[in-house]
Amino acid sequence: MPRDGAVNRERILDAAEQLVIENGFAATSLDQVIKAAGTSKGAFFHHFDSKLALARALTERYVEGDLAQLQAGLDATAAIADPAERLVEFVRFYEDHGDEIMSAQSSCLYIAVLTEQQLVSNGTADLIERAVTAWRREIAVLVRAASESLDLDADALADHLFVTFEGAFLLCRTTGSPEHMRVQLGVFRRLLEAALRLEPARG
Amino acid sequence: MPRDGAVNRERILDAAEQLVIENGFAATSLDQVIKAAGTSKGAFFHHFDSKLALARALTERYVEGDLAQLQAGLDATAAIADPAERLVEFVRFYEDHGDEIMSAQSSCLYIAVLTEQQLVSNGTADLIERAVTAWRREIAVLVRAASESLDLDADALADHLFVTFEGAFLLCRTTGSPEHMRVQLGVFRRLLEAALRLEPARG
DNA sequence: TGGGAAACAGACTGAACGGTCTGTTTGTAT
DNA sequence: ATACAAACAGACCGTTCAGTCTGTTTCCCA
Repeated sequence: MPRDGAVNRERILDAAEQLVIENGFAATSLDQVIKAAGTSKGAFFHHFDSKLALARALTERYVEGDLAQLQAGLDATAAIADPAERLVEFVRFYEDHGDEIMSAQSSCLYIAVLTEQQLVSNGTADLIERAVTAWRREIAVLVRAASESLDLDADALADHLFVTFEGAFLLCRTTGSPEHMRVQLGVFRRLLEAALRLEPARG
Repeated sequence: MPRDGAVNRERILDAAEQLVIENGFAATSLDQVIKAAGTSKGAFFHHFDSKLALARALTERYVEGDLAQLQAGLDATAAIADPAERLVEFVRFYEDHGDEIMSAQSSCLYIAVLTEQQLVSNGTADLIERAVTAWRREIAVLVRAASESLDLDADALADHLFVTFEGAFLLCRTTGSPEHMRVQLGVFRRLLEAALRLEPARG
């Protein structure tokens, strides 16, 4: 086997991810990606069949990181015995990381992908759906444990974290202020606390 | 004065809005827009200086409609005396319209615009910011009237409606199911009700 | 009724795009 | 040492893009 191509492949993905999140997929040319990655057209098409294949690979890798974030939140709160408290602290985990999330990326790759129908119908959106489903499944478990009589569908409430994430990303882009991520996650957490505290005969 | 060009201009905007919301701005070519609008290149560049100018005009018109929606919600709840109840019913107004919002458009133009840095830095995002600010200002008034001692920043809570709207649009695109809009607005409304009911010494 | 400007039509242009092709380098197994 | 395939470089190609240019139609007003 010749030199390790995986290194260059990752460099291409790194450059592409940043450019796509910043400018969108269609607005990012392969020449831009190649230049930013410091490589060549030959190298690019050795690793990816087409530009659409790049989008797929990009999203696959991003989903992996996203699911790792989900696991990180679950792990960080695994020791909390009270289910309602764990759910709140789970949300607070991301609230506490809100500022560093926004300093690491100015937006979310999902938004760039979902914006373009060619990517949605291409199957790239299916990868995102699997990530959303994983978040929903795990959080719904926490919700059901926290309250059996909540006046809210557990799945819908679970989805609201994704909704808050993505909505906050867009709000940050709109105003140019990254603090909305932390603030909006905080809004969700406090609303959640109020709903849980209303539960009959708790504590 | 010759024939009324405003009609054709609107047709171009209609076609462009649909295509841009569906496919993104950079992924939409002028030839597509022209064909969908049933007009010509000459007509297009008679009405718009450039493709970026189209984005600006598109966003301007969309913001107008957005602000009309804001006003519709305010008007529909203007007669409700109790401030907390009015705030809740204000959110429910959009919840009730969730399904028709999603049948009229598969996503939001704001998302397509905010995805591309060329549009954000171009000043088009400023138009969106003005819309967001208007929503925030009006809703914050309702929030402050509804509760003077809420454990939440009124502006941040007001922003959460925009966050829920945009996040729900993306969730709908991810799963292909339009009902998330109504459902997520419902989640926000119920969480809001819980937070308001917790307020000390209310009814 | 004819002059003029707004409103349009569509062929055309140069640049940029995604993708291909030919050739070279690199590491490894024999 | 050599054979060989993976890894890469970059010139090249056909197409599509945003934008231009020339000419025609429409309608009001004098």
